[in-house]
This record gives sequence, structure tokens and C-alpha cells, in this order.
Amino acid sequence: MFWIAKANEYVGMEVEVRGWLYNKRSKGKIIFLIIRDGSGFMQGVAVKGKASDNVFVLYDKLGLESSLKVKGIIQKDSRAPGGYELAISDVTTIHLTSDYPIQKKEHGVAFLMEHRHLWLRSKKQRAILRIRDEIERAIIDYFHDNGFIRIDTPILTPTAAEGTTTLFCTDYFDLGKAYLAQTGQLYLEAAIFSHGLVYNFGPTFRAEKSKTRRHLTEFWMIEAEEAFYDLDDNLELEEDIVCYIVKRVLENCERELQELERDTTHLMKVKPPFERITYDYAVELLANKGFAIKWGDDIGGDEETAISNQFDKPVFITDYPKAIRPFYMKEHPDRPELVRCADLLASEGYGEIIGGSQREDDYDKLIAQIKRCKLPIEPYKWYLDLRKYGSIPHSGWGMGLERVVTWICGIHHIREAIPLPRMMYRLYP
RNA sequence: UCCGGCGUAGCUCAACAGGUGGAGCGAGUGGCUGUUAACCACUAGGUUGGGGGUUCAACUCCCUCCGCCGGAGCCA
Repeated sequence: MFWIAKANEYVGMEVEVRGWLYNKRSKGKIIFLIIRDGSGFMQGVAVKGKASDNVFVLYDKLGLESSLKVKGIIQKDSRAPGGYELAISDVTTIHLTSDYPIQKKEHGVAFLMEHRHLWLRSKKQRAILRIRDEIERAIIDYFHDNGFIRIDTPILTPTAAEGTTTLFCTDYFDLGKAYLAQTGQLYLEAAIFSHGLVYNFGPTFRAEKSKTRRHLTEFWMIEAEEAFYDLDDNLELEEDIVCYIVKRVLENCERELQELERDTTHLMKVKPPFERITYDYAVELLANKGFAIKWGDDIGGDEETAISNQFDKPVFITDYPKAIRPFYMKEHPDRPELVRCADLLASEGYGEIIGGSQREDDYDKLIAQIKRCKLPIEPYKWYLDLRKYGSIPHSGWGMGLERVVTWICGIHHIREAIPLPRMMYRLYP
């Protein structure tokens, strides 16, 4: 079967291109049809007298996105986008279309989101989702090349794993309520006692009423959990995988990055080591820049942007106050008011892409933490067992796939980083 | 959820100290042998988001509902 992506192997040969009409132009006795077949785009040229007259009769009826079979000979031609074009001999229709809603011009966000199922066909969206695919493959390759085992954690869960964010709720037979998972972390922690190094990769749900360019209610998260890793080991791993992902995209998605007009200067600098600054220092830095932040406050979106703009690579912020972090993070050995955690901020002001920490491995301290966060002990009994039977130091982190895609693609809003986004005000299409 | 903004032709927008609406693109018709969101000419297309109010008169002002956009908090 012929695919446009392999056109270079068919120069001089007659082929049948099957695809959709992306655009068309006519000069009267010469017409141009731009066909896309999923693998790529190709310009077909029909000249009066050479191509079948049928093509010229059909031309007027061909609405954009009509599906077609186009016969012709592949030719090298510098005037054609892509370098190859099709000298058309004949065209047959599979399905005629009229009034395709999306035009080759600017549209508003609301209109495009309403037509997301069709918008996916456009060049830019296609490039983004191809880069997303490369990122997903890079992640899976990285873990398997480095001794990690994939552990698929449940999506229906009995309680809030972190107890902090709002969850989507559903009825669960006679057992009461079930919640859509906001993280698989606690389950991954159980798995390290069996496999040492583990990861998961799946959809995550947060019923937060967030309305920003960085939030989705359904997003894909990669989480890793590592036995015997302290925070420094954890950061080295995060740094390494982020660099690997960026390298893979730069190597394999040159065309897509070009389509997005992505300036890759910053991406090419994404190599270890990343700068590590403490929360203490970050607060000081922000205060000096005029932000109204004091020690103990969380670092907001604008503040993250300000910090990441200080560095030309992603940057870690470590050791946050215990009071503003979840219960499972390990207390700092020298300063009990802090926990051994770190967020990774992407460069170019894209904000947090990874959150991680060393985990509290002391049974009594963990219980104290659960109580401090005013969470019930009962649902965490199984989790506490992990500190009773061969407890070890360990660490882990979670990376938001769409945030990484948004950053690497250099796009403005996270909604374009996932095929069909789910947001506070959007459940359709 | 809170704060701010916007709903006018299929799409993107214009018109407004209140005097019954225009353009580009798209669509239709005709023309053109190398176009790159082609171009040129002509044609059609609107109870100005819904409801209520003020007024001689409302796209324009007020109230309300709906939809969407941007931002905040929360987080990946």
C-alpha cells in the first residue's frame, strides 16, 4: 500500500494515493489538489490534456476533506511542499464533503474546541500529537532500559490518596463510594518491595475547579518509585529522564518541531545537571524581585515563571515547609519543619512538570503526619504495613505528560497537548 | 468557587455620546497553464445568545439567565 511518507521510494512510478482533500486551487487548465493520507501531505497536479477530463469536472464538487483516490506518477519537484508531487492522471471519490467547518484561517478558541474532533486533522495539531507519541515512547523505553518494571495501578480507589485535592466520585455497589485515582503513588510504593524500581503510566483525575492554561481534569501521569533512593538519587533520575525525552524529540521529530515553529535553542540546552535551589532560597529570590511572598507560603504560578526565567534549563526547588506538603513526604533530618521534596520547573517559564519526594519510612512519624493532616488512619493501614515489614528509604515522583508536551512543543495552552481535553467547562466532544 | 472580559452573516471581526448593520474569508456563478491560506469579477447570506426593562427609537443603556474566554487559588 502506498503512503505519502514513503513517496521518495516511488519516484517515477504510478501510485494511488488514498486520503482527504486538505486544500485545492485552480488556474483553469491546471489544478492543484493537496492530499493528506495520515502519513503526510502531498500536492497533486492535474494539467488539462494530460489528466482525465473527469478531474476537471469533479473539481468544483470537491469540498475540503472529501475522501479521494488519486492516481498519478510521483515526481520530484522543488515547487511542491515536501519536495515530491503527484502528476495526476485520474481522481475517484470515496466520499464527497461540503461545508467543512474549519477553514485555512484563524478561528476562535471556543469554535475550535467545539470542533476538536475535526481540528485534530490540522497540521499543527497533528504535529503536537506526533510529538506526544514520541514522548510516550521515550518514557517507556527509558524505564525499561534502566531496570524499571511497569506496574499498572488502579483507577477506582477507595479514598483520597493524598487527601488534599477534590476527587471525582462514583457509586460502588454495596461498598459505598469509589473515587477516580488522582495518583497511583501509594500502590507503587507497595510494589517496590517486590521489584525495587517501578513506574506507572496512565490517566489521572482531579476534580479541582482549576481554570488555567496548565490544568486538565483528566491527564496522563508518569509516576516512578525507587527502593533505596534518597532525594538526591531521585533528582538525578528525574533529570536524566527529562534530558532523554528532550533528546529523543529533537532527534526524531524535527519536522514536527518545524511545523510548530518551535525555537529549539532552549531545548538543546536541556542536559544535566539542572540547578537545585532550596525553598528558602526561592522565597528570598522572589522577595527580592518584589513578590509579596513570605516563608511558609506556597509558590504560585507567576512566581514559578519568574524563577524558571532565571535559569536557561529546568530547575529544581527542594525542601519545602512540611505544612504545605502532603503527609507522606520525609522529614528533613536537620530541620524537622521541612520535608525532603522537590518540584522540577521547566525552562522558558512553563512551570512545574514534576513533583517528587523522598518518602517517610518511619512508622511513627508517618502516623503523626497522617494525624497532622487530619486524615483517618483506617484507610491507610495497608500503607502503614509497608513501614512495618522491611521498611526502607525510598523516593518517587510524578510527571504530568501534557505539561511536558506543552513545554517541548512550545504551545500556549495545555488543551492542545491531549487529543480530547477534559476541563472544568468542557466534556465535549 | 472568586475576579475580569466577550457573545453581531458559516468563520474572524467592524458599527455604538441610542437614530433598524459593514468588510474579509468561506459558499454560489464566471475567468485564468505552476498555485502555496492563489488571484480577479459578480451574487446570495443577519428576528445583533435567550428573556425582561428604560426610551418616540436599543447591536448600543439597565436587570437577569445561558454559553464561552482570560486570570487567581489548587496542583502534575
